[in-house]
Amino acid sequence: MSSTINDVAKLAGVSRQTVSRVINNLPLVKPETVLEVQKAIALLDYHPNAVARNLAIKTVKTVGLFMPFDVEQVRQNMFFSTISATICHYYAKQDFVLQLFTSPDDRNYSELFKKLYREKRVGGLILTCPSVNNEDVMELLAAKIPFVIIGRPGLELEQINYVDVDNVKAAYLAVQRMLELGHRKICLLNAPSSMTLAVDIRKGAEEAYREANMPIGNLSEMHIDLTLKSAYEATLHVLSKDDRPTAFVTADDLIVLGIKKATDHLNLSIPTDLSVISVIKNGWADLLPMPLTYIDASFEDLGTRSAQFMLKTISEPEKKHMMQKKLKPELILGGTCARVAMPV
Amino acid sequence: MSSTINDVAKLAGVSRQTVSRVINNLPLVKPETVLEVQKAIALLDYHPNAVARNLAIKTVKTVGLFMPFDVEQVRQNMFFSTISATICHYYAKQDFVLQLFTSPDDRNYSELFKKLYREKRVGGLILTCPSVNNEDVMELLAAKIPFVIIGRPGLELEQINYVDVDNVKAAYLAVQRMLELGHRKICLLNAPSSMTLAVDIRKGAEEAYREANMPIGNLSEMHIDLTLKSAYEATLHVLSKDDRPTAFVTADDLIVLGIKKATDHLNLSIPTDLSVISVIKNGWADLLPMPLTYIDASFEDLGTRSAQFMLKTISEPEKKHMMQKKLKPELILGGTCARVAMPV
DNA sequence: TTGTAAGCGTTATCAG
DNA sequence: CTGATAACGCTTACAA
Repeated sequence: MSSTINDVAKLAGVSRQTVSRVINNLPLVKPETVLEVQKAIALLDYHPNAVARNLAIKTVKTVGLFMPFDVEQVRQNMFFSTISATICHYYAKQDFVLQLFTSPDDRNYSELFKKLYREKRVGGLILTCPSVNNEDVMELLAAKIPFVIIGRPGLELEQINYVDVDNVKAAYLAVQRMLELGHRKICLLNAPSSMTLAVDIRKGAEEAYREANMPIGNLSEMHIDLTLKSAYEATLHVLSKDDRPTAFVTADDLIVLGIKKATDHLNLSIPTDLSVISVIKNGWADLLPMPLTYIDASFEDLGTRSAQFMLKTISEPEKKHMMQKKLKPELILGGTCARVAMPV
Repeated sequence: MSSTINDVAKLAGVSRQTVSRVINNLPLVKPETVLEVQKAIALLDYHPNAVARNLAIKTVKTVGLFMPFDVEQVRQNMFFSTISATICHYYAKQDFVLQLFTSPDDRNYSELFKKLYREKRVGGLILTCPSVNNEDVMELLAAKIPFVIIGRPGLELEQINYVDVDNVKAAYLAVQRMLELGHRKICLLNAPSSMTLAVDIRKGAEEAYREANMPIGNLSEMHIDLTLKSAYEATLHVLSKDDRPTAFVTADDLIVLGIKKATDHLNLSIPTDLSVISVIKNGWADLLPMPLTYIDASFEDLGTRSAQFMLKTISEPEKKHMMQKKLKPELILGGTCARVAMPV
């Protein structure tokens, strides 16, 4: 058996309360006593039992990260890796810890979350969209479970905490750039319509058209799965039409790979025949032969901020913590965009 | 505050021991009493406190998954996602839980592991190669910390538990196939030499040459980072030589993408001018225009088996659990291999 | 500055 | 079958 606080106390010739004070760096302990205790701790190779501590302080320094995970949805994986690794790194310095959860077979998420929280397995949750729907969120709120969403929640309530990239702005920047370059017929290869991301991208694109006083009828849109295959097929379909668009704005850089595959097949070239900007860059773009023009936002920030928020929320439950943050994205010029050949 | 076992006991009019029996499905409880207790549990929305339980049973049903993580090493990410998601899925059905750890800044892994275990934050560890070196492993063994390695450990000791793909066999299959197709000059685009994977691939390749009675001098090898860039550069370098190989055997399918990029650049085509087989398929191959010929092994199995092993080890600490498993890989024919144009 | 006593919410032991 | 009573290892009053 490993040694306990009692063993240390006995060896150091003090009470266990004094040992507790020392390991928690509380003041009011005579320096000599501290040394004595530390010596005993080192001698016994004592490590405070986190389980017992959690029971005593009635706090669980564990954050659950929930991500809907489907091996086929490769884009998610990139996001998944980045977010989880970032949170891990952040918590490594604190004594918090990350627990991973992916979609169970049944979809009753809020029940699962409530169970985890009630059983004191997690002190709070970081949820990624679209792992939760509005009812789940309402249930979590009702159950007073601390949580934060990465992404924009479907509901606009001030009690709902989240961090997201300002995707409206991102799409606005992308489309604005295309319009500046003389493109008029722009096609949005957008995320599945169930995602708030898709709604935001549409909104930003429309804003850009409106601001430029362009007829919004020229803006076309397709909702596709975030997979190479559906991007490829969608591109072939769109480009086979008579009045094909001269520019694509995509929800993800994996889609750009699909577009590239399609243009290669059709003997078209980027950016000469077709301009492309991606609203999100997940890492796929490195596989392109040319640098991608895209809208940059820090996913690391998403992870760090959510991790920090949960840490504060759990550590200081008496305070009301709030966060409704939209990170500002930025246009990064690459080589997949060009002035339109013949402006309409 | 949420309700405790005492509240349930009081409401059901029994002792808390009886409640404990009911929630743990122990026999020797009168059916009527069970019903009474269950009613109380439902009424109070009672959830047993896992922290208190762990303290009482002195067992931590938490497994730490440690992966060295570097955003640049993209290959790892694919592996990372697959393994962690698989383990999560497996544990979701049990009441075990996965805690994620990625490389901290300092490299003193065994210290970290010992701390986590002593502090009862984890009941055991799943380690992925090459997150640990031989000294770390010896320290874990000495400290009697339950752990299992995904990958082949550098040391051959029967106390060290692991699951791995039989990469010797995998490389053997790949090279054997190339030899059958008439290739003689084969180049191994191998993993970094620090990885046991690299050693195994080399070994399997040599076995295939030996068995075919081919001069091993025709087998060349390069150790490269598992990144697109280094694969691209290595390929350009290898193909610029006078007696260029007619076939590549790679440690990963991301490397194949690098080869493809290089052959595109050199106006060579796969498989006409160059045959390629990958010893590992992580998911990148979907981005190729043709199906990849590769050696298949189930990463899901790696995750499930290690998860299961740790579960048993933690749940039944009295027994000695052992696992030294090498999964058998299999050749999957795709379109990146052809009979050599002019056999030497 | 230090020690004592009383929890935290379970499970284990042993008697009934 | 059921119920006291004592752990489990730590923290938090409160007392000295």
